[in-house]
Amino acid sequence: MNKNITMKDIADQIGVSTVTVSKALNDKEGVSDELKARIKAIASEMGYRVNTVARSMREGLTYNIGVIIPERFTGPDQSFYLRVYQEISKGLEDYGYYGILHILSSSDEQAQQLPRIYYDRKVDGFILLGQIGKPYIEIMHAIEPPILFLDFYDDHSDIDAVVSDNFYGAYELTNFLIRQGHRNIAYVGSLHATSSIQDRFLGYYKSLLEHHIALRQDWVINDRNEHGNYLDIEIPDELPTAFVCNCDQVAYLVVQKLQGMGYRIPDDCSVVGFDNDIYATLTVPHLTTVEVNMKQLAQTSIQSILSKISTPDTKFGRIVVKGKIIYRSSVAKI
Amino acid sequence: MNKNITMKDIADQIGVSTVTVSKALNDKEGVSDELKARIKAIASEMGYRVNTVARSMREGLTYNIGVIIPERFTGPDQSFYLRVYQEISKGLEDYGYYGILHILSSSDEQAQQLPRIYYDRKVDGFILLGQIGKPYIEIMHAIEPPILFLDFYDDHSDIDAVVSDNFYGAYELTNFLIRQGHRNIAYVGSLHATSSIQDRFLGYYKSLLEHHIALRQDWVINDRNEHGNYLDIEIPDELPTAFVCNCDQVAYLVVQKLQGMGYRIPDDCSVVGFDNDIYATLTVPHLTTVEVNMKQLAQTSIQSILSKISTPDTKFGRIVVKGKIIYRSSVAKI
DNA sequence: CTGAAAGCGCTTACAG
DNA sequence: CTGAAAGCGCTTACAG
Repeated sequence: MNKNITMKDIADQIGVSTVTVSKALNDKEGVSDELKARIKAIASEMGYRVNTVARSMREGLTYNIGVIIPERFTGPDQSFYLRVYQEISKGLEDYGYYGILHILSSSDEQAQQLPRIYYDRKVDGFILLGQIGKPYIEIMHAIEPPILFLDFYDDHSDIDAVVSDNFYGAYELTNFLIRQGHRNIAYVGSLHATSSIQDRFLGYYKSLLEHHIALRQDWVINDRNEHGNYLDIEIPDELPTAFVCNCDQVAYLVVQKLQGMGYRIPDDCSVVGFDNDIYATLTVPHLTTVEVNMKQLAQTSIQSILSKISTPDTKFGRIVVKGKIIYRSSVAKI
Repeated sequence: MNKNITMKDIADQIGVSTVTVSKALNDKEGVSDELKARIKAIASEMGYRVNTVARSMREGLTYNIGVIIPERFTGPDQSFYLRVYQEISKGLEDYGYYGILHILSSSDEQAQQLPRIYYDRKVDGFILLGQIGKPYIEIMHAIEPPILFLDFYDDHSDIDAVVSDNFYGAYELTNFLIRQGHRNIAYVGSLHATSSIQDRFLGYYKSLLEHHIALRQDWVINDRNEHGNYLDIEIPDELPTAFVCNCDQVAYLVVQKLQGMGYRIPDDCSVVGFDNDIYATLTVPHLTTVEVNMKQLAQTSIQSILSKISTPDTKFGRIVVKGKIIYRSSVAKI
């Protein structure tokens, strides 16, 4: 079926020039409506498909966006970022763009090796999905194509970022616990691991402050080491009545741990998560959590990176996408 | 940093022609070693990056592969295909290729609407990941770029396919159950839903036949409707001693259901799954299952589609990738 | 070993 | 309203 029909073939067929065909097919001015219609009809009849490569060369744009995800966020039990990528990829199509995924291996990250899509000039811009090492940020910052951080940020550089509202999400979730009568509330998450964990912690802390509840360092519990690998979570000797976990997966682990120790959730202890991912409903009882608006995260990123491509000096700073609390049965009123 | 350095810039810098630069950078014959080294040094110094778009236009290749996944396989609790895509995408880079993901919406599938990457000539070939409707297969079959089915096949068309060894996997798993003393073994999976479910069923059936165990129709249990949506699984009145489930997620549901009815797994009833995905270890007890060799599935697909691109009439037929049984604690000896 | 010429398929700026 | 010319950056086939 229709091997390699070009504008020239259509032009020859009707006896016009390729210029006219190009104008007609792209709805540009300067072709009579009648001729335009005829060209379009013939094009479709001949099974014409644009050669976007030729267009790309002419315009100096690839119509591709590179989406970079550090390998450590793509383990068998973490599909959130892959899903975000999926949304981005789907959303980009509406703009005639495509998303090319690059999983950044830990060794490349260490060695500050830029992805092949960069050296191949395969993309017009990059979305970095997930916290990445500082040195790597620096080299990405130095390259020419525009870049955007997604789901994290770094204050020492002036790169635009799209993040979900970790701070207010955790703040409101903690407020909710307090309204349910809790005052002994722990936070689970290693504060130096990612900016998300840090911001969620600060939201939790703000809620405590507003309610004049003292922060207890022994109730701020590490969940992962500096490589991002999960630790065995240590339940404090003096049990709080509620745990604010920095993500659903960790909430799932906390619930398992507590149940293993004989506690009933939420009767003996309440647990909340963050993300509303698969772990929220795998946990029994299902978790009260914060739903990140993934579609909007994707849409906002797409619009930001595309406008940075079309208008190189565009700056957005940090764009925050709101989440919402999903109420389920992991919290008891006391 | 280095905006748009071209071969011409390098050529001008040294005072040679672009032809020589091209030959040097691509390690082609016809440049003295000395000059080649000098050109490479200058290129790297100037921060030269190839313009693959120009190369693509010249060669008529995009160096992209389209990976199409039907939307219904990408729900929040199904990440298997996304992971396969990730493997493919990673593996393609070693060949200078990239994978462009296209999620085929159910409406496009219905309307037999080909993906935009097709009309945009964005890819040199397609990998169809996951069972797709017959009419859609027909239209994909009719297009010019080579296509490959991954993880399913269709015998009425002559399209190459890479599949995991569903038949022998289920066969060996059932043999194992029988060796553990089971003779009352049910199969869970809707036989007309996908070729995988069908083949796994036939492997199970072959094992029964070999052991002279009669197939009981009431022990072949539906798990999904014709749209692929999960049904509430009906546990038969007369309980078998073991369930062979067509995938881990369904095994997880079966275990939940049985436990909800008061049965202990594996003491009262054994359950096995297939895939060794996240559900295998989320299920308590962890599932004995068949691990699909995802990396090899990806590698084989990559090699197949690339050789179909370079040698258009290459045919492979159906390539089967072996799996292996993972023994865990969901099976009891009786 | 080195380079001038042609061409991949498109689009833009300009001329008629 | 229509088209001839130029050019995007590369590579191949050919000539020297």
